[in-house]
Amino acid sequence: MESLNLDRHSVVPLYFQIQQHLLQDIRSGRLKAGKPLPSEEVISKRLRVSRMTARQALKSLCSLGVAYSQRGKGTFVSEIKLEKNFRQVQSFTEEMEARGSRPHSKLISSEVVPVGEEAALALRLPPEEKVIRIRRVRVADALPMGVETTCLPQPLCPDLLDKFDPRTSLYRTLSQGYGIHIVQADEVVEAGLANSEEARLLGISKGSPVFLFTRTSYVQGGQAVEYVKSTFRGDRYKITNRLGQSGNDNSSGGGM
Amino acid sequence: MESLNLDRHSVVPLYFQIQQHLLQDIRSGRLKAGKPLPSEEVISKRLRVSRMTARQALKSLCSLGVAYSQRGKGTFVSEIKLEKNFRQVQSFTEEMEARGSRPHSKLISSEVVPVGEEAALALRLPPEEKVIRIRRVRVADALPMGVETTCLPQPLCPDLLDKFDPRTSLYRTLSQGYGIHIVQADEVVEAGLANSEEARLLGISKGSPVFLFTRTSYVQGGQAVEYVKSTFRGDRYKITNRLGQSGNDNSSGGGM
DNA sequence: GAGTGGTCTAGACCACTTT
DNA sequence: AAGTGGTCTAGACCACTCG
Repeated sequence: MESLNLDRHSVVPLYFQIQQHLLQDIRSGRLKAGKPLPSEEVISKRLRVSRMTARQALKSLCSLGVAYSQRGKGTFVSEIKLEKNFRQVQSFTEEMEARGSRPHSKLISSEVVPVGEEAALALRLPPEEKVIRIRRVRVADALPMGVETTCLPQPLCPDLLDKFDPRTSLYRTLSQGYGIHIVQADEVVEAGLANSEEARLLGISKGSPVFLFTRTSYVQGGQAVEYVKSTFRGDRYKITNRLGQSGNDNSSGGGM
Repeated sequence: MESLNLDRHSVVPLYFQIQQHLLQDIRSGRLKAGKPLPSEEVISKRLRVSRMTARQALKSLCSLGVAYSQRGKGTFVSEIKLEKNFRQVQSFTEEMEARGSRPHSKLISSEVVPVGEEAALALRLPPEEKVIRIRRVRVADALPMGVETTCLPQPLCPDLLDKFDPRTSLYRTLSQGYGIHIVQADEVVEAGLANSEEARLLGISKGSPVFLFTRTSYVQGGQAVEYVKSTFRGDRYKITNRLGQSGNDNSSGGGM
């Protein structure tokens, strides 16, 4: 903390530089769970930033879930470790890599088809529009985890099926090949039962418990670019979530 | 918005009064999904508050998940209707009331029992400790939604079973009767099948899809005070979640 | 009383989007 | 060019916690 040199002309906001530095102190164990972080006042004076900026750095740590504030007492390092995040947009590939698993995928089908009613609504496309539909079995460490059907508006990435190796990360291809960066998504989770096809593909019995995910993903600016329905094994998949206190301001994050 | 009279001497923060007023406009439909909220500038001038205060009101709506901001464009009403929040610590009662449903509960059993292995681990109790165990069927608008088993360390609230009406909110009793304010929780969600007892209590068939929730709740400071396992109907319960990009600042929330 | 976070002000400059 | 949100400053008063 004493050794932090802020770059006042960087495009990186000051509060973010401070947040990152504190995060490193926490990860490295220099700041231990339950111990107080430097107060707003201290950060403000030591780094010669306004108190509001120091405050923003601390609050951003609170919304990450790695710290919590107590009025009149201070801001403390959170007891719980999880930094992985049910709140972060992540592809299956990113998620599994973050957990230390080796992800890959088996292609079931990939084709250009008319957008269905459901996907048209989610993607806000006219009903005559075409979408690229990719169905894959998602695999982690050689174990089948789920079946996923992705729909993308065809005009957005017309030659995707030529460029994309379906065993790899779709999000990476979209980002690197088309400049499409997914920054937000809405996800609905339901509990259901595997149908015969899903059971066969996943190597489980028909009627086994599964999670049903429905996700609509957006780029900066709010345009919907992806509609995904997936079925994941209930015996191999868990969602974990960190809940924070009530709702005027920040909150925190969990993982799986 | 024009008619809003701020009480500048209230203990209720200005930004919170503004937030509540905007929330009403959204709920009532005066502000529709996808439409812009008043800008920071406009709120600031119209209500004669500083821009930072107007901004805080808008950002608090974003972290509730009912709005989202776009740099250079504005702040818009979120498409998602449900304001309830998968990120907020909320009791079943609070959750249902926020959705406009009438919650109540049917008591199955309440007793003082030795803490089990699982709960001992979660609550960090020695294995010989006793816990108060309360089993209830959770009901919303006369429809059974789930079965819930709550364990609380007995020393924390020794006379709870005398004081607590199990048809009401446990969180409110803990807060008002014992000064126990739950501010954080870790929750695990799994997909499963109803067993015979659950099926009977919930009026569904054995083997129907259900959500299994396991929650450990904490007070300020990190002490675990509650361990809950619950089974909720897959046909009546959904989780919705808004995922944001990585983690500098605020994010938003979904519901069910 | 000293230290802390919570709220608030009245400005400022910037990057971005739209017209 | 005008409007928007994102960041930042340098103050201020308050309520709360703790010694």
